[in-house]
Amino acid sequence: MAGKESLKQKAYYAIKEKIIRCEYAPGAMLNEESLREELHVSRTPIRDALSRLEQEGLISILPKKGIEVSGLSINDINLIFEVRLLYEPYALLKYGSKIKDEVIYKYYDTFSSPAHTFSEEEYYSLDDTFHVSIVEAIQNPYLLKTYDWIHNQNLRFRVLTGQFVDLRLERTNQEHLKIVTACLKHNWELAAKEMEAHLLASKNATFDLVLSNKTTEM
Amino acid sequence: MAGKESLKQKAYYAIKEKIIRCEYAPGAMLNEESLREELHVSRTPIRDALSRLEQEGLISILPKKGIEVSGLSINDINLIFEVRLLYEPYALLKYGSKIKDEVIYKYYDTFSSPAHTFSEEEYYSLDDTFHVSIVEAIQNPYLLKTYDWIHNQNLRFRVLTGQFVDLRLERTNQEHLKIVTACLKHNWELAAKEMEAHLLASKNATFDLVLSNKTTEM
DNA sequence: ATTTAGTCTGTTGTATACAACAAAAGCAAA
DNA sequence: TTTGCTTTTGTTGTATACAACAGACTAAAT
Repeated sequence: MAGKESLKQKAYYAIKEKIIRCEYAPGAMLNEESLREELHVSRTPIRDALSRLEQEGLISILPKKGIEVSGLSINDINLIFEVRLLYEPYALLKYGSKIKDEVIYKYYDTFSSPAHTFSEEEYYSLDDTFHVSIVEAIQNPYLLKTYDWIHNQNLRFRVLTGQFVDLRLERTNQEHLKIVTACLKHNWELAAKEMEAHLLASKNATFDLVLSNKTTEM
Repeated sequence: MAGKESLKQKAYYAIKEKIIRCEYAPGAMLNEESLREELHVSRTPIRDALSRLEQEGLISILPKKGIEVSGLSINDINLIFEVRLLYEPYALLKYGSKIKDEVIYKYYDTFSSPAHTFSEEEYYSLDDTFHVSIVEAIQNPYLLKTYDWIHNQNLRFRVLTGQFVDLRLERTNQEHLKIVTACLKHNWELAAKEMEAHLLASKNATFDLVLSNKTTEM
């Protein structure tokens, strides 16, 4: 992390990181003063960062009251997966041919191995970059920005439900392999269809995880 | 406009309005000092507003250089209509039944009359609220926020190309009527299809307008 | 015990002074 | 004329003091 970036950027990333890691829990109240002490900067860059985070829906600034870390409800799962179900099959269908073959081959190799070849942390990271690299093929900044937000929300859910409890890893891996195989054949309609099935299964799994998890008071 | 809203909100809406009306032209450079004088407030609310506008893609803050009003290029038309083509048919297909019948009837009445019943300004306003009310049926804040941005960009194009030169009004009106008629029959697949056709025609018309307009140096 | 007026405390909103830096302008030397 | 250095100017970044306000708390009156 170069010392080049401005304090407002540092503050932004620091606070965002803590929200995503649920160090600042959903629903928690913050205030500028405590953040100022924690990050050792003045209020100005803090306020810049908070303004940006509010735009992204991670916090709500309540005048004269404080700063509320946005809650996560069951319905947010619906909202997140609605966006994913709209974007990701579309990306494959319309922009699949823009994805470089070497990238596809890389993921084919990866998902050909059993999921337990990787640590769960590694696999989540692979999962992320796989989906992101598909959506990035769209190259539409409006759509990408929205996707980035829901990506953050998805991460919060993952942390909140306990990151390492997904028993679906091998299944997920198979679904990934189906998608990539269709991509290799440049059969984008099939790829989009497999993606849709994968997302629906993933959505249901997320629901199950959240509902079975007592730590999440919503 | 109540005096209740904070200065940062007033600054945000004031600057946004001027950007959309191209009073601050695409590509123009601004600075905090001139905005401060123009709005008669200090830099703090100005900076809050600018931070928000940067998030929405209307400006770029260039450190130590100034504030650049985002340009509008031909490609932005593609980006805007890509989002509209993705969202609006989807809204009808999946959430058409959530639109209240009385709203549909209202638009049926409106679009049954010839477009020249209204002033062009009035018709643009009707057009806007028609499309917005369809997308709002989705009730997904992530998608709605994205739609709001591209809506602003669309308005800038309209202003830039000369607001009152659309010769397609009667055609547009007929396309609107086709969409609403399908809605009345609760035939959402047809409505989505008509919407797609309408958006494609509208996109082409926008292209023609921009390309034929000498005032837009891009 | 209950209400009510008033004070106090904590919070964000706002204004402004100063710092840091980049780019332009000026100027001298080759 | 060109080149390279120095100075100046203009801009946003940062820190901080003060204002405004909402809500909690206290204490007195009924």
